[in-house]
Amino acid sequence: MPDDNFQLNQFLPYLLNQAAEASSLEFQQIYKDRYGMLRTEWRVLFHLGLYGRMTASEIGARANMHKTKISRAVQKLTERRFVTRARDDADRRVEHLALTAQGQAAYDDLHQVAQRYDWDLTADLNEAERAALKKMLVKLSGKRPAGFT
Amino acid sequence: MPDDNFQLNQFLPYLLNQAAEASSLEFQQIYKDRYGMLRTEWRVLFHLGLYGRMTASEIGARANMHKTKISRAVQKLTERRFVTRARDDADRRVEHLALTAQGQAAYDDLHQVAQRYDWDLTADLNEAERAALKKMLVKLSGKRPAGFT
DNA sequence: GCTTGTTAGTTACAAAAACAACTATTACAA
DNA sequence: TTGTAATAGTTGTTTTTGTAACTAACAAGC
Repeated sequence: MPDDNFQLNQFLPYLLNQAAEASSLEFQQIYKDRYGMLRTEWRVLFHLGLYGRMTASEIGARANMHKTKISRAVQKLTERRFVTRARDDADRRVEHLALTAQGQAAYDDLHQVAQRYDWDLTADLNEAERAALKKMLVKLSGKRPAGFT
Repeated sequence: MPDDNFQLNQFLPYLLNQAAEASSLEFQQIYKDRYGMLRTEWRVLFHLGLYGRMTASEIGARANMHKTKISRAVQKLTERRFVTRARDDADRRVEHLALTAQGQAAYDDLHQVAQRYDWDLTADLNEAERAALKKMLVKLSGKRPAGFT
């Protein structure tokens, strides 16, 4: 049953927000300072870097990002020559997005930073704990509590 | 050492954000629908409900919220008669904030919902896991990874 | 062929957040 | 005192986000 002396830092959505904000801060600073990117732009960059050529919709589906966010992020990224767009021959509504050499370089750099950063964040956890934490978070990411629609 | 095949859903800040967003969605809908509140307003309400009379700065310190956010949240909450402000006699810069009866009622209601909601979110964890998760999140909330300043 | 509906992506406008500059009050030191 | 710095909170302006309406291209039924 629910805990009777409820506190704000026992409320998962609140806790997750706090942890997310705190843990993003320094990383955010890095991609902002080095490449002038916003969170949306960083995310698009990483999706292209990790999964290769994709369309905006595919990124949206994977990242749970609204298409307008992606549209604007892609616009900025193409303006700054990190990303190229190519119309699909068969279906001309579709655009295939891919990293330029410059985009790839930025991705490689930030990828390294992220990896190291992630490691440092969880430095005091052992392998099992780290894995357990991430697994729970993945589960929570896809979940809606029952009975609250 | 850092994991070599890095994926986006192994990057903690990203994961935390996804989990936070997903897990907040339905709850957000509730306080928005029932009381027309924003996240900032909900947070102020909960701080007052949980810890009693406080000043804006105290809330800011606890919640890691910028003072302008709080100022505007308090303004809305007083307009809607959820909160009252009272100048401090000794130091007239300071305002003491407190819930009205109506504010208390809203808090009581949402508090119940939150408790239940939180429980449902973690329904498939046992007590130990639930506690471990929250403990890790609290730790992450206060933490900045070393070497990234 | 022509409707009607759907999908990919963009654009325009409104809501919210971030950031900087401001007022009012207190503290404190010369 | 009085001048300088600090603190509590507000206001104004710029960015970013959210939402809805839009264009263009395709699909399917008739």
